[in-house]
Amino acid sequence: MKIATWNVNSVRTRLEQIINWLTENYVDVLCLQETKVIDHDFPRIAFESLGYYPYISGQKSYNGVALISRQPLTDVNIGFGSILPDLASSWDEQKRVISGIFEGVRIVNLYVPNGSSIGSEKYEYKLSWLKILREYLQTLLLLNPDISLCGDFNIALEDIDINSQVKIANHIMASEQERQALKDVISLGFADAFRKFNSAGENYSWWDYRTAAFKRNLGWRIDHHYLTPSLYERAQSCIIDIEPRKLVQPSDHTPVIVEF
Amino acid sequence: MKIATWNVNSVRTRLEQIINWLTENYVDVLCLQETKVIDHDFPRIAFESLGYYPYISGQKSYNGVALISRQPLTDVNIGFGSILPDLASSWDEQKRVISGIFEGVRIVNLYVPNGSSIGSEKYEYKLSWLKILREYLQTLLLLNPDISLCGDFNIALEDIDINSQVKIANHIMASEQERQALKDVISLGFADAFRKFNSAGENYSWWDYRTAAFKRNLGWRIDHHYLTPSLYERAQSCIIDIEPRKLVQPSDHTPVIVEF
DNA sequence: GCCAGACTAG
DNA sequence: CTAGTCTGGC
Repeated sequence: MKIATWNVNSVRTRLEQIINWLTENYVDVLCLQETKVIDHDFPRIAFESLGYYPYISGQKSYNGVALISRQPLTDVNIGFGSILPDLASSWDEQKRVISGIFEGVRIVNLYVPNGSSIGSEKYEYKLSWLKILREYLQTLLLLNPDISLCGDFNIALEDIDINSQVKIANHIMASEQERQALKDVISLGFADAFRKFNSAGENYSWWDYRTAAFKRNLGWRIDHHYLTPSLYERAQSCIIDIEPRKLVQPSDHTPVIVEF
Repeated sequence: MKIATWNVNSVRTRLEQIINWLTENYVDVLCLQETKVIDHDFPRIAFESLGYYPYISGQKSYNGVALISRQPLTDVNIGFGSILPDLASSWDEQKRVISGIFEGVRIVNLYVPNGSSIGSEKYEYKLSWLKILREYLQTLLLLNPDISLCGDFNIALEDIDINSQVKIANHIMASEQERQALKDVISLGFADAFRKFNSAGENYSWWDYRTAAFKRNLGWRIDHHYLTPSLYERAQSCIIDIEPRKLVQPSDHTPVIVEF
């Protein structure tokens, strides 16, 4: 099974690139983040014409996630609330979570809040959001031990995941609190698929649009696949495809593909 | 002497097209309207690199005029107030007037208010503005009999200057009051350079972005060169260059060039 | 209806 | 730097 995660920074602006990529790169499920469009305006037909089944959760302007699947998914749920019914509904105002089962494996697709700057209101929201995420996954694990968790985490877990130009100390996406919050999540039983195959630095999935960061390879590895034990065992590869980042008018992120 | 007038609808958005046009079309002075940029952010160097001297009067978002000259201009003045010192300074809040002397000829570059719709507050402003303009030119004529007056007048003087699809009766840019106000201005001693050489209809300088107006040649001739008698006598040509309107992401106006 | 700039977010 | 929306002009 092949699963890709890609923050596309607007599914409508990037549609042609996404469709081209899908025709050249067979995957079972493509997990999109930052679709930036309400469900009514999501370009479903473009994906359906290719034989994919889209499952979407979007909003105006910001956030938005989608699962584009080769086969119909079962048990699709949107947001935290469907799994954590006692949760305040405000946690699902931002469309950041979608999930479904493909051939017995629960695919979870996330767009973790960016957090803006350390100590800000958005930073506190990010930390709280990650706590809810832990509860959400804990509950899902009770129902299914095989979870493939992916998305834009907006966190680089280790210093090696960040280009050396960055003053890491107290940088958003690299703070101790953020890393600990993410470690608390993966400690439920997940492992980073990319690091099964590659222990080297200078492997990034996101490059800031500013200051020609891509050309200078000043990136961050913040888009991840986390797998539960048996999936991790089965995993055959996890690669970052930097080609889409080279196109004109690219997303600032590039796809990461896991196969197990 | 060759003078061009061009409402560029943002000098920054159109910069490449303007520079290309200038390299392919030698003019002594290029008169720009709707530069839509404060003086600090005006792209002077692009013009200076081509050997031109820019004289500018701009504001944030709206209006803005500029003279781009092959030679340094003398006696440059901006707004009505420099010539009509008793005038309320509020008349120069909108940046619509710039003028300077090139080889003894005073070049006046205008962006006449559009007027929105007949009877509106903006319509009254347009009519009042044209009255001030008359005073302004009357004063300038005392100092120099040779004036080349051009710009976006937002008025079609005759029915022949308007495509036949338009219901002219009481249309903004074609009302009797607007036409009379402009006639009161040119009666100071100006004549329409374009009509010295061309009495035909279907010659337009502006086509609405909407409804594929350019493709169907549903335009208006609202960008003019008006010349005082001796310049009018000397005038050798006045042509509308529709080529820039054919480009991708064009201005809705196209240059009009007079030579005398 | 089509376009431009300001603003906000990343 | 690059999205989206909003506003305003024509």
